[in-house]
Amino acid sequence: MKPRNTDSPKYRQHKLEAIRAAAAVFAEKGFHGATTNDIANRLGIKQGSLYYYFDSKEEALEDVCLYGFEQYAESMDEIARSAEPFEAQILAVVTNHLGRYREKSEALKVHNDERLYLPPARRHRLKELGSRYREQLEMIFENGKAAGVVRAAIDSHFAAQSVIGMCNGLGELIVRDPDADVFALARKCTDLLLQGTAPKTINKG
Amino acid sequence: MKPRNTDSPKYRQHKLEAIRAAAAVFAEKGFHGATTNDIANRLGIKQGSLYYYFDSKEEALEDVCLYGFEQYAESMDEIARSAEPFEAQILAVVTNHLGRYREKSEALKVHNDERLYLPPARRHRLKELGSRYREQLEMIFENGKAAGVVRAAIDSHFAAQSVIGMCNGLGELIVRDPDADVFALARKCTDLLLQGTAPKTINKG
DNA sequence: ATAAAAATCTATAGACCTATAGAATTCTGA
DNA sequence: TCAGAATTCTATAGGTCTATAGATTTTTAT
Repeated sequence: MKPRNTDSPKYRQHKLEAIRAAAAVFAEKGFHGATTNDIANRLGIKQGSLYYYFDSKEEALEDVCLYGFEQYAESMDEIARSAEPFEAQILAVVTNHLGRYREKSEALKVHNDERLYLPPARRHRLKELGSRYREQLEMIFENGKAAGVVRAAIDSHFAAQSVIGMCNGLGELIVRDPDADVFALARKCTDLLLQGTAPKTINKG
Repeated sequence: MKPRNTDSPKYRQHKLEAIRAAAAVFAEKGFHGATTNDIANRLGIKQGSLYYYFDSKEEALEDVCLYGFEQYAESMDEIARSAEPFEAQILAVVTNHLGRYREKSEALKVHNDERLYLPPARRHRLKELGSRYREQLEMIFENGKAAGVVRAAIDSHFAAQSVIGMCNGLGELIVRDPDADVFALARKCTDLLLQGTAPKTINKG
């Protein structure tokens, strides 16, 4: 019935377009609010034809979430592996996080907001990716502590979660305002994280 | 057909229970994933009877969001009005924000994740509350700058959005782990915000 | 140019869901 | 205890949605 050659370049290309269409629709209407017809329309095909690319609506959501998060997680790999100093790594993480909100906000938004509607079996790989992301961020903080550029009192797990939340909060700001300067935001964000709001106590010697 | 005396204490009490049931169901399944039948079941009444309390499913969502956010916004009013020093105000804001995630996580989660599915007309009041919340937080930062306990380089608008995002990120952590110590988290969060991750530069005189 | 493969279409079964109408039941105060 | 008000129930109209089956068109390779 559906003798799809999922390895052919053409199929992969069309599937990618299908995933992007689904991302746009899910992002706008939410998983349950969107219909397979909405997705098909955006692709320019009929509702039934969509099932040539996805076995179910749920699978479409899974594909969108993975698409949204995978490249993202890979960037973190690179950053964590790099020999850059702590400050540069944090700036890179924040810039990467915020930048993605601009580039492919849809798939990432779907990942952030809708992935919980996937049944556990389908969420498995996503969880792995998410955990790895946070662990690598934690490791950056740990290395910073070892290098003496991060206070010993900082809880790395907590700090990593804070950074992720902060970036997601600023992501909303970016989505809301198309003119927002992502790099300026990333710099401010890094500054706030590293230096805090309080003025430096200067011991005039 | 529905001669509801919406002012009677009994009606108000039952309506509150209905809102809480709706909050629990929306939080678990999302607005579109939840059915009026789910909500009615949780209340122990039949699906059709639910319409004694809500004119529509959409109105139920609106009520849940308002319920989730209203008290919350009021606490911010109090904090912003108080004459506490900057540090105490931030700690109060964070504690309040995180604390609500524990107490009534459901309605607040629904507000955070589902309010965008409301049509603009129904979202109006929520937007007002949200703006006021952020503005008051901004004002706290502005006052901090005036008092010299916040660096002049800090952008208050940005900082307020960061705090909100950070708290929401930590909120997930609280929801995930029922044993998390909210007050400890709030303290760590405030410390990170005020002092940053970097060690104090100490000029040994 | 032609046959096989790939991609899309049409049509529909089979669920499921919201909202309403009117009947039935339970509560309340005199 | 009884009448009216309040609350819940039953039943269903009317709509929408997913997923499938098989026909049809388009593409590809020889």
